[in-house]
Amino acid sequence: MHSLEHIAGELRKRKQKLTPQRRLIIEILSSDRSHPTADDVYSRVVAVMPEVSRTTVYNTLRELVAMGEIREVQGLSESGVRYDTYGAEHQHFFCVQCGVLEDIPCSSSSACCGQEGMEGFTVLRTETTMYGYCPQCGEANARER
Amino acid sequence: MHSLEHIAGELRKRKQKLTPQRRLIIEILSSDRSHPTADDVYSRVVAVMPEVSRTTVYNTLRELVAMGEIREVQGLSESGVRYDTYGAEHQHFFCVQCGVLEDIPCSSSSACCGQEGMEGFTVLRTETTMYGYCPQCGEANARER
DNA sequence: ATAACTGCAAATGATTTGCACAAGG
DNA sequence: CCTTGTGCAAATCATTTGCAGTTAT
Repeated sequence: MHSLEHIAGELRKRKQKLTPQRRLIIEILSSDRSHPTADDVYSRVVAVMPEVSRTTVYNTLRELVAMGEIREVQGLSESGVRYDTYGAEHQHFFCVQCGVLEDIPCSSSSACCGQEGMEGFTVLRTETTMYGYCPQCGEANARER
Repeated sequence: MHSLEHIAGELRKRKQKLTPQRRLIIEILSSDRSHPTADDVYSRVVAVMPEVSRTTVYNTLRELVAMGEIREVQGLSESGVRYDTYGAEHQHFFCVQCGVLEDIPCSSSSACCGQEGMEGFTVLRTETTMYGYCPQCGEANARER
């Protein structure tokens, strides 16, 4: 996602306000690459501004998605949607053991972006998620045996 | 997914029963490549056996997922998880206009399965979904302009 | 000033669960 | 028989919504 200043400008263009709540949520998100759930964000927000409501967190997340600043990642957590704050095009690696979700830059993997054989279809974007064991869990499993 | 006979055998192994409800749900699913939601399946079931409950449909879908006969596809429908009945390894194409979800055999596209640059990770499987316009919607859009 | 925002409480909606009765093997 | 399955109603839980009071611009 972009810097707070950039997002502040975007909000202004849209006649939306930069409230203290929104500023805090944006600040928290921009230093969070862990793909938090709405409730994870809420917890971090409340630790600083205890009176903020879940509604405001949900509202702000929804707006940031609409602005294209963050993306939803579905189907990886029992406890709701996770949010992706990484700007560049990338894929995901999800560890089925510890639940960590890693951003994999396209250049790091060949699983990206090809679309031969798709005649007739207009492909706007491709999302790829790889499932398996992250290095830490893989090593831990090897040690156990 | 496998044939009714095969699944019946698997159920037997697991000491599970082949009830009329399950038989009907399996029959409906095996001829459905539309990636229906639980409620879509329920509607089709009720049209034949009006007394079947949603609970039974949900239970059976969950069991079939556990058996590896069908797969959940998340994040494509506002109205819940969709179910994938296609056995072979494949990718998905989702039409952002009409909501159709097409199975794309791996051999039809190069967006599949590569995993160079993933040293340290153990990749068990890769899921790729392409988003865009299906041929029908693409043509309809072209005609409008 | 005033349109946008916040926070509360209630609503929503997909899915799950508890439980008494039914039925497949 | 007796274990597993069914169907109902109630519970769950993430997310949304209605609304009255608040605030950024």
